[in-house]
Amino acid sequence: MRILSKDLQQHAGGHVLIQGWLHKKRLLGGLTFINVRDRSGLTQVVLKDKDEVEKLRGLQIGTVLEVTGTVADEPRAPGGVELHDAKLTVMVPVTDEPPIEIDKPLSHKPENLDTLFDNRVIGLRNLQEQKIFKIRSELTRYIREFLYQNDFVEINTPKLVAGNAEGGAEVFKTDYFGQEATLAQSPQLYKQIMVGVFERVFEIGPAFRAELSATTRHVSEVTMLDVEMGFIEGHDDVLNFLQDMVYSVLTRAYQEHGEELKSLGAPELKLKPKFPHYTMADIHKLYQEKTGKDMSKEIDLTPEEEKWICEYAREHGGCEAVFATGLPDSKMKFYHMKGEEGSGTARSADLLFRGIEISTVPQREHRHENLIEQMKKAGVNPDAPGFAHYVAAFRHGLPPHGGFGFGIDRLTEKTIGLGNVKEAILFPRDINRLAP
RNA sequence: GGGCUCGUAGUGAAGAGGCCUAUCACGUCUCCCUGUCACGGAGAAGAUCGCCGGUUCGAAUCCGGUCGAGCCCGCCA
Repeated sequence: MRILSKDLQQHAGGHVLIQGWLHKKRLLGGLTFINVRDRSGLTQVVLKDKDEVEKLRGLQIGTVLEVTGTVADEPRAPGGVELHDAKLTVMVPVTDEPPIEIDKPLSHKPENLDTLFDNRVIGLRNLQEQKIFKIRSELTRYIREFLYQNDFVEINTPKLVAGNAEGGAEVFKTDYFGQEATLAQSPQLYKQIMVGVFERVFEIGPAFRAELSATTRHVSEVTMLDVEMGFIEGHDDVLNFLQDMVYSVLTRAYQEHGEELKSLGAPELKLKPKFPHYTMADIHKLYQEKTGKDMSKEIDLTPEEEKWICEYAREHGGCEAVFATGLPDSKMKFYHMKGEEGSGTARSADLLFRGIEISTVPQREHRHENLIEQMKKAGVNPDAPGFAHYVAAFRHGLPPHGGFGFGIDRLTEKTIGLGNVKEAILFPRDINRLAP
């Protein structure tokens, strides 16, 4: 029976079989150390028999091995145990040299990211790269657990959708048996429809954006967490819920994976259970006071202001996550709910973390008449194929509700302290990368 | 779409008119090495300096074009 490297200690003194990839060879003459990588980590194998070492001649890192041997307690070995009197069987020989190193950290300098992604298939075997995606997996697990505990149902909605009549954001168009279809930019309409079924729903899935953006924070295929909850009393319910989720997920990540985060260069986490709220106007004003730059004519926050306000909140409030509230209604989507009459704002906020927007958190317009009016105002035809069914859900009764879209890629990037969202994606898609 | 920057062995870097027959580290190959864990030592192979053209006695180095990449801005259910 196969034993994993993490369980080796329990078999001290016993004869075991392990399987994995050749990760590293160190030949010291009469003594050879090899590291075998399996899903749980590395095992150090000691070879003294020349014939066993000779089996590896010409074989490269990545060779798939089966090793039998005796588990020995050895304080000099990493992890305290190693395999002695080992016999090797080569399961899959590899003679090609790896195109990129797998036993030393890879360069994540911006100008080297292209090489990193070109060689992704092999480079992901690098333990440092693996760590990034294990943490990402944990973050999504914590999110799921938090949502399940709060009575949410996980859903899956179509990613191939009818060509929509709304202008604005760029979508990918594709042929659907002769009809024009688009790749979904968001599960927005479907998750609202599902509030009428389960009250509380969420989805973690891809969203496709055809924007010609070339920045460290954009990709054309993103993984979004979409949450929607019914019977809210007001916009604050949604903000507080998101705040509690983020607080829980991040503090747990730092508790359970502090060592890995530190080794990846993640900054120390500074978070308060209650995130500070700043209105757009506050941020423009504070920013102008400190830097002298007037951004008050901007409809939205500039990327520079997003960075700045997070640093400001970190220094003054000890919290790296902030809500930017009072978003202007001129930027509002048709399904958002307007703020107080005459305020000029929408019931929507952005959650910023470590300098970047990771979520937009609006209350929805749930009243059928108002929704139709807002759709028409935005130039959206409520009878178009992409919208008619959506509107029907409202006609048949949706309670007050709100939710958020939340970037999993950006959360992972910022939690670890990476410099580019693509580093937090296994196989990123951008304006000029469609492979691997 | 606009602006700025960068393309040198498989990988990461140095060289900024002649000292380049291009340097270093990792990796690869050969040999030595019994406690390595970024092992160590000796040696070897591997690059028409992204591509095309120009300037010059002479170009990796300067200029133009082209292809590729990066960063910022704009855009961003």
